[in-house]
Amino acid sequence: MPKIGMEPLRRKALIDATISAIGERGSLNVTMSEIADRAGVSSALAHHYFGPKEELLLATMRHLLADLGADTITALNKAGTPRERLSAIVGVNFNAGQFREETVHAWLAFYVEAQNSLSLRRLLRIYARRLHSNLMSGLLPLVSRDEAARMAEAIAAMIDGLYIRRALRDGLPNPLSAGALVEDYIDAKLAQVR
Amino acid sequence: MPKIGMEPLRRKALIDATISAIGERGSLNVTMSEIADRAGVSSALAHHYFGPKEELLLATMRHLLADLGADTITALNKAGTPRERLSAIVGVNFNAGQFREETVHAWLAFYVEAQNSLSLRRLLRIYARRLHSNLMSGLLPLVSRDEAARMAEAIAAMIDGLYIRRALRDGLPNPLSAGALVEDYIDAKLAQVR
DNA sequence: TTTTATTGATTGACGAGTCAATAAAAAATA
DNA sequence: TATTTTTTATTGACTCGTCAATCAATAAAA
Repeated sequence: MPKIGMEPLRRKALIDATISAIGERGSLNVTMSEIADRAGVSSALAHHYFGPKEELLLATMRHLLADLGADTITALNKAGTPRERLSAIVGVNFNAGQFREETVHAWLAFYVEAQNSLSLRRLLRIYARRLHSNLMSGLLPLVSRDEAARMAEAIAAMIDGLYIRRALRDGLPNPLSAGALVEDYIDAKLAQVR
Repeated sequence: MPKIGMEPLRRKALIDATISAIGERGSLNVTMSEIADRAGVSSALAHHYFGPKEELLLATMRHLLADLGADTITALNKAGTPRERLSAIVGVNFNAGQFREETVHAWLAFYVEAQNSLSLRRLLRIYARRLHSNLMSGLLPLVSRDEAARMAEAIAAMIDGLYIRRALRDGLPNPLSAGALVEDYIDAKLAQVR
């Protein structure tokens, strides 16, 4: 009963299934069969559309990255002042969509896998650079170039760290709001530098 | 040519080999044979001393944790003031021994694996709690309880984030000194709160 | 002779990737 | 319009490799 034009649907379903499978297992240790099952197709079909497993993982990572990018653009467009730009960036990273447990797990898993995969590392580099330059666009009007670079690095690290901690949530006493912590850092620094 | 009393030596060698193998691969995707090879023994011997693979990984994690704990105690003993305690804690996490690339890779890999392993998760929780309480011991004399909790959480997140970024070092423009970023945060907050 | 150290060989499971076969839609041809 | 052909969708069955874990066998020390 093959219906025509299934390819885009299947690709999307497989990528979604990949995210949810990784989110549940908590690591990239998911089999093609498991992913295919979740998408309601055979593993052979997954290979048919994506070839080797790494291609599917890459496509999934690209999807995550594109989502984050789109959210960021939307948020930045609503921001007027530089300070608002900073809040917009922080907000995007901790909004309900991005900070979902399965998404967070997927990011973390990809970070580790990037150690073995050049293409994955490249993708993450793009993300890191984009975040950095977005942060700089908000910071440069407010502080010196040196200070901006330092703050951008610190904010990025804090975001990554909060993602990790979210993934391991049960180790943390009181789950203070993650975004507020970053905002608090920004305020403290801006007050200090004047 | 069996010499007696090899057990402790072999255990140590296998744990060291595990750290270096994970550090090189960048993930827990290392085989028992690979680890055993590095330790100069057969994989059968590794199983003989540690049983299933997870036991070896747990022992390795415990070793890392014990190292960090010992370093922390030493550093804290040299610290007089609360502010010095904070610097001591930060310093330990970024000193040459702990911030070695292979160690950082191992930590990151274990974080991900913790998603699948209850015992591993338990170990990481111990680490998180210890870090938190150490930070609080430095912060409480300086700021309110609420503020201390917030700062402890932020500092811990920053440390975790800087570890991630160190593991993916090639994505980052200028590798500012990681410890200095955390110190800078602490200074800014203490200045703000007065 | 019992205990400790050690390994080569083997087993068994699991999982990625391939392939030939099936079937329906679409296009081409008669 | 009726048919043949090509393209797209789909899977079950199979291959091949890898790897954790076991075990029986060997040998030296106690």
